[in-house]
Amino acid sequence: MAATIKDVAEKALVSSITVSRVINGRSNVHADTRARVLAAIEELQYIPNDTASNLRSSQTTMLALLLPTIVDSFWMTIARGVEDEAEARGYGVLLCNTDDDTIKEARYLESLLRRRVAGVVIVPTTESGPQLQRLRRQGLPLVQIHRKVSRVEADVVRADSYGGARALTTHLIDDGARTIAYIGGLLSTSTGCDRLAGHQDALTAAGITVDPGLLKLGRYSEQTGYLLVKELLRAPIRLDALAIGNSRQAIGALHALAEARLRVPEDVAIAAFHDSADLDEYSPFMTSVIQPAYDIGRIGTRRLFERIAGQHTRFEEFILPNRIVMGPMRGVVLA
Amino acid sequence: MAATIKDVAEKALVSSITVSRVINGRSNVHADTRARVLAAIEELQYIPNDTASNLRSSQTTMLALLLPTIVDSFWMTIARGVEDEAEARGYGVLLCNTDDDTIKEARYLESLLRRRVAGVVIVPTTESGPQLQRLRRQGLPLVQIHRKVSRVEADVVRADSYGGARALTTHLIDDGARTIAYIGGLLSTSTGCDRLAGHQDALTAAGITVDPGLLKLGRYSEQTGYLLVKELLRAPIRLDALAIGNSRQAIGALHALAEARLRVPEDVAIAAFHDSADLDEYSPFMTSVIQPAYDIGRIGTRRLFERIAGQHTRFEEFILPNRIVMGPMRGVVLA
DNA sequence: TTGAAAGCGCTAACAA
DNA sequence: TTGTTAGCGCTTTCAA
Repeated sequence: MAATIKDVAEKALVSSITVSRVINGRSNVHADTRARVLAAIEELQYIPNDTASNLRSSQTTMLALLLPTIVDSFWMTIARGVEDEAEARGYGVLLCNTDDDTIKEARYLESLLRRRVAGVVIVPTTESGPQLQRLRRQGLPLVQIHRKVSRVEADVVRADSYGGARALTTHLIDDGARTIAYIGGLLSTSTGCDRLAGHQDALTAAGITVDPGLLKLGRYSEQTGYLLVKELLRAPIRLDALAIGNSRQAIGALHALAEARLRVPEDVAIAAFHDSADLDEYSPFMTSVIQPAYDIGRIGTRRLFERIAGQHTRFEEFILPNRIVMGPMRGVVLA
Repeated sequence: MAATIKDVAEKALVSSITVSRVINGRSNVHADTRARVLAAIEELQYIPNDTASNLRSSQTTMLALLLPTIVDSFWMTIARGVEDEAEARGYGVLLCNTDDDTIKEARYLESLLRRRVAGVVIVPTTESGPQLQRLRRQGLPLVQIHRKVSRVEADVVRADSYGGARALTTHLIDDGARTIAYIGGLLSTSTGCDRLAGHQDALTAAGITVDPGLLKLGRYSEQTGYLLVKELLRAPIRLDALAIGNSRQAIGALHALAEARLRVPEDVAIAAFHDSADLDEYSPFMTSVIQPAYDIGRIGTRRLFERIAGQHTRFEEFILPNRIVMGPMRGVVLA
């Protein structure tokens, strides 16, 4: 049987609470006493039992991170930010891959509640609202990252989707494009809304009328990007450029353009959000919005710790700036 | 205050142990009683406390996964395998990013012992031996994946490094190469040893003498690959081909060749282990060994669960086959 | 099928 | 600076 705090206490001729104080290092313990306790711990190969201390103190040192997928450098860069921040504070991170499936997510959230995790960092799915409200009712600290569902009492840390999209389209306009189609996510996601708005405002600001026929929305998948561009190309329009709200859609779009023998950027210029390394090999041909993935994770987690510590009262939204990487310019820009 | 099992018991007019039996569904409970308990749970919004049940039953439903890095599709594909298997059984996965740093790894292992995780899936670092032996002494079930350190009581699940390396070099020989250099990992890692052996045996089997001057070993990094190839190119040898034991080294090697204005595969053919998506964009130019990352994670975790359940007595090593993707052939192969 | 009693290993609260 | 007492919320053990 493994040694307990009581065994250590007996060997060191002190009470268990003194051993506890030595282990947790919070209270003052006489140097001699401490030395005796440490010796006993060493001799008995004692390993404190966190499950017991968690129960007694009704708190754990575990966070949960819920992500839509894990085999993807964008999400894993976020995870790395979360992990670094948690590890620095001695917290563990439970990795939960939701597959963007509300059922799977709900199953996870239920188990996290039972596990009494200290807090949750989540990229919510579209229908997460009720589940997240339930967590809040149980008093579980929560931070939404990258995406958000409204009416949930939680801080939000995310990239500037609106600004990024606006910059992309503005760049295309500066490059001489006038007929600019937009491929993006559905309006049921917060990123989908923000990016579309950024695109439209860029057009309006440049005095270009928004043509609803040039706005194509769908799931964030390669196939969707492919199909939406196919659809666009069937219309009798001469497209100057494509603004794309997501990496996977961009890859599909590039394939559709290649099939139509349209060159990038000579025939059609492209500007896209870059949220997956899969887009890397195509990047040289386009202007990209690189989102601050690591900081989203790191800052989100830092905020979560502040919540756990009971700081702050108002829930806030932190919008982090993107980095724009210019692609090749097609036209000549007059300064 | 959150409701406890006792509150539920009172409301349902039963004892707490009956509530426990309903929750865990292991023992027989009369249908009427069950219904009353369920109603009380619903009414009180009762959420079982896993920390309490863990303490009492001295077992948790948590696994730990220790990985050398997480922003990388190879490791994350392994993680996905682990996660899928664990989730299916209601277990959580603690994600531990060791950065291949023994100190950080040791810190993690210590915390996992305290947390009383049910088992550990680990990609060990070179110096993990003593730490892992300590875990075993505490009776913690352990599975090593991808790499192994010897003299640790643990199953091992890994790809066939030897066979993969042998296939790579054999392919180069079949393609007409005779002067084949090898770039690979240090012999302090198990993969480094196995891959070098596979390369050498392929040469020997083809009647080619192993030239020690053509074997260059170093860290699994882009820079190392670059420097080792630079070194090779300084020698007055006409190189036919390069067998490379690691993706990052391969990327560095490609850069060195490009600098020397050597074309791939026309001037120098390349065959490499593919263990990172970063190599993707170069893959069309070379023959690659694709390792069964998902299955390494999945099968490793399955084996861990069998250990946790107390099955098996002997520790075994499972060697999974790779998939070889042929690159362009340089010479003409006569059947 | 159900329950009573005990206790898992630790720490909060209070006391000295 | 150190100790005593009690109890966190559950499940084991034994009994009916």
